[in-house]
Amino acid sequence: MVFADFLRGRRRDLLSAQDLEALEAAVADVRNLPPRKTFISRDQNITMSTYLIDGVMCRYMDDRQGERQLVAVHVAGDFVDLHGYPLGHLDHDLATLTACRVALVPHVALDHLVATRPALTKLLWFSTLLDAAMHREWIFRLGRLDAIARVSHFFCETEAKLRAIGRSDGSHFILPMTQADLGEACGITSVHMNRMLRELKDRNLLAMHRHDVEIRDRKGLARLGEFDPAYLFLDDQN
Amino acid sequence: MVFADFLRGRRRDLLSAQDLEALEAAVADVRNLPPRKTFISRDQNITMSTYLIDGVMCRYMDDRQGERQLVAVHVAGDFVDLHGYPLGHLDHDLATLTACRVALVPHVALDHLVATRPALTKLLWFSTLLDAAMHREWIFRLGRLDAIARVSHFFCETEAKLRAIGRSDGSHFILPMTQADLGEACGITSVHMNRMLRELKDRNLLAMHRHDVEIRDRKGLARLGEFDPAYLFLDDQN
DNA sequence: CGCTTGGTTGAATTTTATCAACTACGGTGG
DNA sequence: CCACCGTAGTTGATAAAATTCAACCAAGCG
Repeated sequence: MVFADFLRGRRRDLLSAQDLEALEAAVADVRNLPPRKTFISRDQNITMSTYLIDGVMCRYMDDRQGERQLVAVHVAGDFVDLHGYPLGHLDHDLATLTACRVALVPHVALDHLVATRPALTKLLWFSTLLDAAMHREWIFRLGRLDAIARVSHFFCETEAKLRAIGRSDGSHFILPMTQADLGEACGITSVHMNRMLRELKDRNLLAMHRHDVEIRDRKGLARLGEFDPAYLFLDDQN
Repeated sequence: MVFADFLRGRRRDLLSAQDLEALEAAVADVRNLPPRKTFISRDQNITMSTYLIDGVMCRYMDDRQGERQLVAVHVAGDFVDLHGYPLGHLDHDLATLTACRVALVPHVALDHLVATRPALTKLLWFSTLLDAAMHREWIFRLGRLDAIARVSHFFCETEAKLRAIGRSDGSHFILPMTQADLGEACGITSVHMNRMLRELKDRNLLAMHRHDVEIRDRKGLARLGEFDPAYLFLDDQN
């Protein structure tokens, strides 16, 4: 069962048993990837899409000096580059953060699904638009929030996503990102990220040791980060 | 002919005559909207999607103090909130900048198209993912570029989009946005936007009077803004 | 043990926001 | 026709936020 976490916590009930079966049948290959490895580069032609079974991946773009800007962080259950199917190629790079297990689905198989399974098609489309909704929230975060609020917002989002797939109990989770990675996600330097993390700890909102994140005050963190999970389209989850 | 500019400059040839006809038949209503009016608010349930026939619209989110962050600017030919079809509701507001002419397409009609026209479905999906690609570029812009580069990048993007639909000749176009609007798009204050526009003029890159934009050095502007139009998925256009 | 990576700290500098005036200009009403 | 008004744009001074640079510490690994 490859797609166990697909849309988990998000309209999973709309995925009929037959559609799920068809989706499983579309998988051409399952692969294990090493950590910190770029799996797909921008502009390379792609004929398959990558579904993340387990692990953490990210998508990023480089500026002229080679500095990264993360545009998305992906966890188990994410159809990471399904958007490459209608687009034909990616406009960014895709890399692993941890060791990952991924399933590859050929675009020709997706063509078949689109031609025969409208309900599934709409759900696949939906899943790509979830990413777009998160993109918008990242724009908001970078455009309107200061550093401390950006970091708070990022952790709130990440916690909510992990909780939806059972990888967070609401106050504790593993996030395999360095402070430099976090800075690349939030548009600040790693030095400043370090100071912001300390401030969050001082304010008793959040503490991170290595890759262990402890949310000490979720309400307070959400207030500071102006976080409202509506854009994640989760089934309920307060 | 409502969809004359749809996908213009971008795989328009993949849209068959029959599919186009079916799309035209799906339009339930055509409306004229006044300028500077919020047309759809976040969280309101929507049953139709909005295609922009002519005019300029924007999508935005408010922070807690009510300050706006634009997340997209739309021009003729954009299926502005097609993503609301799979999502069910919007996570942001949609407003006009100028007076606009829009076509409304009921989601039930889209359901019918998805069930019967796979090629059209894929193109509609594609068009929503173009927006996602632009979102990513906006994330990059806000996360990695300083103010002057952000502004340059924004103008490069806008010029390229307008050129694709014949609203720019490469050096001159109309952009009905105030300096405050531009600031809300680029994540800077209107005061700072004013200074950046002056600097662009001083550097002989771009001059804007009222809503008249004159690109004086497109190459230079693109270099400064680290702009590469690949993410716009245009047919050619250097 | 020494090396590398990630994290921490302080000081100086740069960038951008904020605040407060003030100007230019296109309507509108008298 | 002109005075007035509101919006958009402009400018300078000051303050706040974040970067940069340079050093140093700590842990994990060969």
